Amino acid sequence: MQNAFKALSDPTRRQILDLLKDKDLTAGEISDHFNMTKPSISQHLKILKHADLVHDQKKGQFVEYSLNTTVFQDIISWALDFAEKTNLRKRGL
Amino acid sequence: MQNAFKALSDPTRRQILDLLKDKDLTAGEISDHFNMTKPSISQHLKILKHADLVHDQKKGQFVEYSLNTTVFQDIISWALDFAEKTNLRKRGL
DNA sequence: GTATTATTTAGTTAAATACTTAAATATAAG
DNA sequence: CTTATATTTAAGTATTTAACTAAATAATAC
Repeated sequence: MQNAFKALSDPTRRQILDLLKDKDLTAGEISDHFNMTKPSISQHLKILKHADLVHDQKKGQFVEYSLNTTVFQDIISWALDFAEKTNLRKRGL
Repeated sequence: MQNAFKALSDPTRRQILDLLKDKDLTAGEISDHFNMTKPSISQHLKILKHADLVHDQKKGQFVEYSLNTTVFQDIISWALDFAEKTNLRKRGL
Protein backbone atom coordinates (compact mmCIF):
# COMPACT_ATOMS: atom_id res chain seq x y z
CA MET A 1 0.00 0.00 0.00
CA GLN A 2 3.12 2.17 0.30
CA ASN A 3 3.09 2.97 -3.41
CA ALA A 4 -0.68 3.14 -3.72
CA PHE A 5 -1.11 6.62 -2.27
CA LYS A 6 1.68 7.93 -4.48
CA ALA A 7 0.00 6.36 -7.48
CA LEU A 8 -3.39 7.75 -6.48
CA SER A 9 -2.02 11.27 -6.05
CA ASP A 10 -2.10 11.93 -9.79
CA PRO A 11 -5.44 12.95 -11.36
CA THR A 12 -4.71 11.24 -14.67
CA ARG A 13 -4.09 7.95 -12.91
CA ARG A 14 -7.30 8.27 -10.89
CA GLN A 15 -9.15 8.93 -14.16
CA ILE A 16 -7.64 5.77 -15.63
CA LEU A 17 -8.91 3.81 -12.64
CA ASP A 18 -12.36 5.36 -13.12
CA LEU A 19 -12.38 4.12 -16.72
CA LEU A 20 -11.35 0.62 -15.67
CA LYS A 21 -14.08 0.52 -13.04
CA ASP A 22 -16.64 0.23 -15.84
CA LYS A 23 -14.77 -2.18 -18.08
CA ASP A 24 -11.39 -3.63 -18.92
CA LEU A 25 -9.53 -1.69 -21.61
CA THR A 26 -6.39 -1.98 -23.71
CA ALA A 27 -3.58 0.55 -23.37
CA GLY A 28 -4.64 2.16 -26.63
CA GLU A 29 -8.29 2.45 -25.63
CA ILE A 30 -7.22 4.09 -22.38
CA SER A 31 -4.98 6.60 -24.12
CA ASP A 32 -7.86 7.52 -26.48
CA HIS A 33 -9.58 9.11 -23.48
CA PHE A 34 -6.76 11.57 -22.86
CA ASN A 35 -5.10 14.52 -24.55
CA MET A 36 -1.74 12.98 -23.91
CA THR A 37 0.72 10.87 -25.85
CA LYS A 38 0.64 7.08 -25.61
CA PRO A 39 4.06 6.91 -23.95
CA SER A 40 2.81 9.20 -21.17
CA ILE A 41 -0.19 6.96 -20.56
CA SER A 42 2.07 3.93 -20.68
CA GLN A 43 4.16 5.43 -17.88
CA HIS A 44 1.06 6.02 -15.79
CA LEU A 45 -0.07 2.44 -16.38
CA LYS A 46 3.34 1.20 -15.29
CA ILE A 47 3.02 3.13 -12.02
CA LEU A 48 -0.52 1.84 -11.42
CA LYS A 49 0.67 -1.70 -12.10
CA HIS A 50 3.65 -1.34 -9.77
CA ALA A 51 1.24 -0.16 -7.07
CA ASP A 52 -0.87 -3.27 -7.68
CA LEU A 53 -3.87 -1.13 -8.51
CA VAL A 54 -4.23 -2.70 -11.94
CA HIS A 55 -3.40 -5.97 -13.59
CA ASP A 56 -2.34 -6.42 -17.20
CA GLN A 57 -2.80 -9.28 -19.59
CA LYS A 58 -1.43 -9.73 -23.09
CA LYS A 59 -4.16 -10.29 -25.69
CA GLY A 60 -2.43 -10.81 -29.01
CA GLN A 61 -0.79 -7.56 -29.94
CA PHE A 62 -2.84 -5.68 -27.31
CA VAL A 63 -2.34 -5.35 -23.59
CA GLU A 64 -5.56 -5.34 -21.63
CA TYR A 65 -5.69 -3.61 -18.27
CA SER A 66 -8.13 -4.34 -15.44
CA LEU A 67 -8.60 -3.18 -11.85
CA ASN A 68 -7.08 -5.16 -9.03
CA THR A 69 -9.31 -4.64 -6.00
CA THR A 70 -7.00 -5.95 -3.28
CA VAL A 71 -5.27 -2.62 -2.63
CA PHE A 72 -8.63 -0.84 -2.60
CA GLN A 73 -9.65 -3.19 0.18
CA ASP A 74 -6.44 -2.37 2.06
CA ILE A 75 -7.24 1.32 1.73
CA ILE A 76 -10.73 0.74 3.10
CA SER A 77 -9.28 -0.99 6.16
CA TRP A 78 -6.69 1.73 6.62
CA ALA A 79 -9.22 4.56 6.45
CA LEU A 80 -11.76 2.72 8.60
CA ASP A 81 -9.14 2.37 11.29
CA PHE A 82 -8.66 6.16 11.37
CA ALA A 83 -12.34 7.00 11.28
CA GLU A 84 -13.40 4.47 13.91
CA LYS A 85 -10.50 4.87 16.31
CA THR A 86 -10.64 8.65 16.18
CA ASN A 87 -14.38 8.92 16.59
CA LEU A 88 -14.38 6.51 19.54
CA ARG A 89 -11.55 8.43 21.21
CA LYS A 90 -13.28 11.77 20.70
CA ARG A 91 -16.31 10.38 22.50
CA GLY A 92 -14.03 9.40 25.37
CA LEU A 93 -14.23 5.61 24.87
CA MET B 1 -11.11 14.84 -1.67
CA GLN B 2 -9.11 16.17 -4.62
CA ASN B 3 -6.28 17.32 -2.34
CA ALA B 4 -6.52 14.39 0.03
CA PHE B 5 -4.69 11.87 -2.13
CA LYS B 6 -1.95 14.39 -2.83
CA ALA B 7 -1.63 15.03 0.89
CA LEU B 8 -1.60 11.31 1.66
CA SER B 9 1.11 10.60 -0.91
CA ASP B 10 3.85 11.81 1.42
CA PRO B 11 5.15 9.37 4.08
CA THR B 12 5.86 12.11 6.62
CA ARG B 13 2.29 13.34 6.40
CA ARG B 14 0.92 9.83 6.81
CA GLN B 15 3.10 9.44 9.91
CA ILE B 16 1.69 12.67 11.30
CA LEU B 17 -1.82 11.29 10.81
CA ASP B 18 -0.78 8.10 12.59
CA LEU B 19 0.37 10.15 15.57
CA LEU B 20 -2.88 12.10 15.67
CA LYS B 21 -4.89 8.89 15.54
CA ASP B 22 -3.83 8.18 19.12
CA LYS B 23 -4.13 11.67 20.52
CA ASP B 24 -4.34 15.35 19.65
CA LEU B 25 -0.94 17.05 19.60
CA THR B 26 0.50 20.54 19.27
CA ALA B 27 2.69 21.49 16.32
CA GLY B 28 5.77 21.28 18.53
CA GLU B 29 4.88 17.85 19.91
CA ILE B 30 4.41 16.60 16.37
CA SER B 31 7.75 17.96 15.20
CA ASP B 32 9.47 16.26 18.17
CA HIS B 33 8.71 12.93 16.50
CA PHE B 34 10.68 13.78 13.38
CA ASN B 35 14.26 14.48 12.35
CA MET B 36 13.12 17.54 10.51
CA THR B 37 12.91 21.26 11.23
CA LYS B 38 9.76 22.81 12.65
CA PRO B 39 9.13 24.87 9.52
CA SER B 40 9.13 21.70 7.44
CA ILE B 41 6.58 20.07 9.72
CA SER B 42 4.55 23.27 9.69
CA GLN B 43 4.37 23.07 5.89
CA HIS B 44 3.18 19.47 6.09
CA LEU B 45 0.53 20.46 8.64
CA LYS B 46 -0.62 23.24 6.35
CA ILE B 47 -1.07 20.75 3.51
CA LEU B 48 -2.95 18.31 5.74
CA LYS B 49 -5.16 21.12 6.96
CA HIS B 50 -5.86 22.33 3.42
CA ALA B 51 -6.86 18.77 2.52
CA ASP B 52 -9.26 18.77 5.49
CA LEU B 53 -7.49 15.79 6.98
CA VAL B 54 -6.74 17.65 10.19
CA HIS B 55 -8.24 20.47 12.17
CA ASP B 56 -6.29 23.03 14.20
CA GLN B 57 -7.22 24.95 17.31
CA LYS B 58 -5.30 27.68 19.07
CA LYS B 59 -4.59 26.88 22.71
CA GLY B 60 -2.79 29.88 24.16
CA GLN B 61 0.56 30.10 22.45
CA PHE B 62 0.20 26.53 21.14
CA VAL B 63 -1.67 25.21 18.14
CA GLU B 64 -3.26 21.85 18.73
CA TYR B 65 -3.90 19.56 15.78
CA SER B 66 -6.49 16.80 15.61
CA LEU B 67 -7.77 14.40 12.96
CA ASN B 68 -10.82 15.31 10.92
CA THR B 69 -12.51 12.06 9.96
CA THR B 70 -14.85 13.35 7.26
CA VAL B 71 -12.37 12.93 4.41
CA PHE B 72 -11.43 9.47 5.66
CA GLN B 73 -15.09 8.57 5.34
CA ASP B 74 -15.13 9.95 1.80
CA ILE B 75 -12.12 7.79 0.97
CA ILE B 76 -13.88 4.72 2.36
CA SER B 77 -16.88 5.40 0.10
CA TRP B 78 -14.63 6.02 -2.86
CA ALA B 79 -12.66 2.80 -2.42
CA LEU B 80 -15.76 0.75 -1.62
CA ASP B 81 -17.26 1.86 -4.91
CA PHE B 82 -14.26 0.48 -6.79
CA ALA B 83 -14.07 -2.76 -4.88
CA GLU B 84 -17.79 -3.54 -5.01
CA LYS B 85 -18.49 -2.41 -8.54
CA THR B 86 -15.46 -4.19 -9.96
CA ASN B 87 -16.03 -7.44 -8.13
CA LEU B 88 -19.67 -7.57 -9.13
CA ARG B 89 -18.77 -6.86 -12.74
CA LYS B 90 -16.08 -9.55 -12.80
CA ARG B 91 -18.69 -12.05 -11.66
CA GLY B 92 -20.84 -10.99 -14.57
CA LEU B 93 -23.57 -9.26 -12.52
C1' DG C 1 7.76 47.45 27.53
C1' DT C 2 11.54 43.50 26.76
C1' DA C 3 12.64 38.85 26.53
C1' DT C 4 11.19 34.02 25.72
C1' DT C 5 8.72 30.40 23.56
C1' DA C 6 5.66 28.47 19.80
C1' DT C 7 4.53 28.57 15.23
C1' DT C 8 4.30 30.22 10.57
C1' DT C 9 5.92 32.67 6.34
C1' DA C 10 9.44 33.77 2.79
C1' DG C 11 13.05 32.67 -0.06
C1' DT C 12 16.25 29.20 -1.81
C1' DT C 13 17.83 24.72 -3.49
C1' DA C 14 18.04 19.77 -4.73
C1' DA C 15 15.39 16.01 -6.04
C1' DA C 16 11.24 14.00 -7.92
C1' DT C 17 7.55 14.12 -11.29
C1' DA C 18 4.99 14.41 -15.50
C1' DC C 19 5.29 15.48 -19.75
C1' DT C 20 7.52 15.43 -24.61
C1' DT C 21 9.81 13.15 -29.04
C1' DA C 22 12.45 9.44 -31.01
C1' DA C 23 13.71 4.76 -31.01
C1' DA C 24 12.95 -0.17 -29.67
C1' DT C 25 10.14 -4.33 -29.12
C1' DA C 26 6.44 -7.48 -30.17
C1' DT C 27 2.65 -9.31 -32.56
C1' DA C 28 -0.12 -9.71 -36.73
C1' DA C 29 -1.04 -9.48 -41.74
C1' DG C 30 0.12 -9.55 -46.57
C1' DC D 1 10.31 -11.51 -45.04
C1' DT D 2 8.42 -6.89 -45.18
C1' DT D 3 5.09 -3.73 -43.57
C1' DA D 4 1.77 -2.09 -40.30
C1' DT D 5 -0.10 -1.71 -35.63
C1' DA D 6 0.23 -1.69 -30.43
C1' DT D 7 2.90 -0.74 -26.71
C1' DT D 8 6.97 0.28 -24.10
C1' DT D 9 11.64 2.18 -23.22
C1' DA D 10 15.04 5.91 -23.42
C1' DA D 11 16.50 10.51 -23.14
C1' DG D 12 15.60 15.26 -22.35
C1' DT D 13 13.07 19.21 -20.17
C1' DA D 14 9.92 22.07 -17.41
C1' DT D 15 7.33 22.04 -13.32
C1' DT D 16 6.41 20.62 -8.68
C1' DT D 17 7.77 19.15 -4.25
C1' DA D 18 10.11 18.72 0.11
C1' DA D 19 13.60 20.14 2.54
C1' DC D 20 16.58 23.96 4.58
C1' DT D 21 17.83 28.80 6.90
C1' DA D 22 16.42 33.27 8.22
C1' DA D 23 12.90 36.34 9.39
C1' DA D 24 8.08 37.41 10.92
C1' DT D 25 4.06 36.84 13.92
C1' DA D 26 1.72 35.72 18.21
C1' DA D 27 1.18 34.78 22.99
C1' DT D 28 3.21 34.47 27.65
C1' DA D 29 6.30 35.88 31.48
C1' DC D 30 9.04 39.10 33.73
